[in-house]
Amino acid sequence: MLILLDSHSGKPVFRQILEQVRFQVAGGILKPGDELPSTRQLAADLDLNPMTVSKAYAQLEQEGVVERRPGLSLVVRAPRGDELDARRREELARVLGPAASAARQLGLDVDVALEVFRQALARRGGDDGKQ
Amino acid sequence: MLILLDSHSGKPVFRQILEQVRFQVAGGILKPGDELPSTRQLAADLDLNPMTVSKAYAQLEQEGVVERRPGLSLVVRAPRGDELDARRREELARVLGPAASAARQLGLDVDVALEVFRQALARRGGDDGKQ
DNA sequence: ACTGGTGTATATCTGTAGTGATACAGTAGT
DNA sequence: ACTACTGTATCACTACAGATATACACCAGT
Repeated sequence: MLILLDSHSGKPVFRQILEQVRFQVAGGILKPGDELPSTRQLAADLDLNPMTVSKAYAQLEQEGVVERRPGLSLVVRAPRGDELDARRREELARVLGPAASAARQLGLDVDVALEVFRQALARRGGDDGKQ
Repeated sequence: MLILLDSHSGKPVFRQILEQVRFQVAGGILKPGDELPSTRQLAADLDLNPMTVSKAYAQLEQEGVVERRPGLSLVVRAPRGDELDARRREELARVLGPAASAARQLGLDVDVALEVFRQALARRGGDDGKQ
């Protein structure tokens, strides 16, 4: 599993892990049944304290993205059917929420906002979603 | 001018002021030419330190929502035609860029993405983008 | 010049989110 | 039982954002 930490992104590390795993699962990069590295393993790789990883993992489990097997490491949970698509929407909505409230505060019309988003979707660019 | 502070909303006070003024201007409750109360005045009303208000006002001025007259208090700025609207779109596009690439990476259809955004716009709530 | 307004630069205090060190508990394999 | 893993509860540390206290500079009216 590949996790890239951007140390000067301002985002807390555990959240970066959280989001990247969530995103990779939603996007199909991590498939149901795939194992996640142990907390200590990932912590060592990223040069972090295991607790930091543990907190991210704990929340992932709580969200149902990942499942705990008895004595073993975490595995990506198999979503049933439409659940995967729902999760993708959810993931997108998460990123879109701030934009929506920004649009409201700017007093922009719904149609205008949608049009701006349509253009953004059409525009192909290297921005990978991390501010 | 009416500002309501929600002390247990978790949002910092200066941001609440900022957003409410921005919103009232965008929504036409505050019209171009309207005066804002002085920093000390508003601070007294809300039982705050003037500096807190000052910081909100400073950012409002920087955003061009409000204008400083020589020796007097702040007044709501008259938007110059489409220039302001263009700036708003630009601002929104900036926030929307990452979301667009996220949608692409998640493999979501353009129509689905737009629908998700429409829902986000409809959903009323104080999410201001700080997770 | 004096008084009562205005705004804010600077430095300081404080609450808290994020991180880490430590120690404890469980499981698998030998 | 022992070893080598696993995860995490608890507490302590740190850094930073937000709020404040203080002090200064400006302007208008008398």
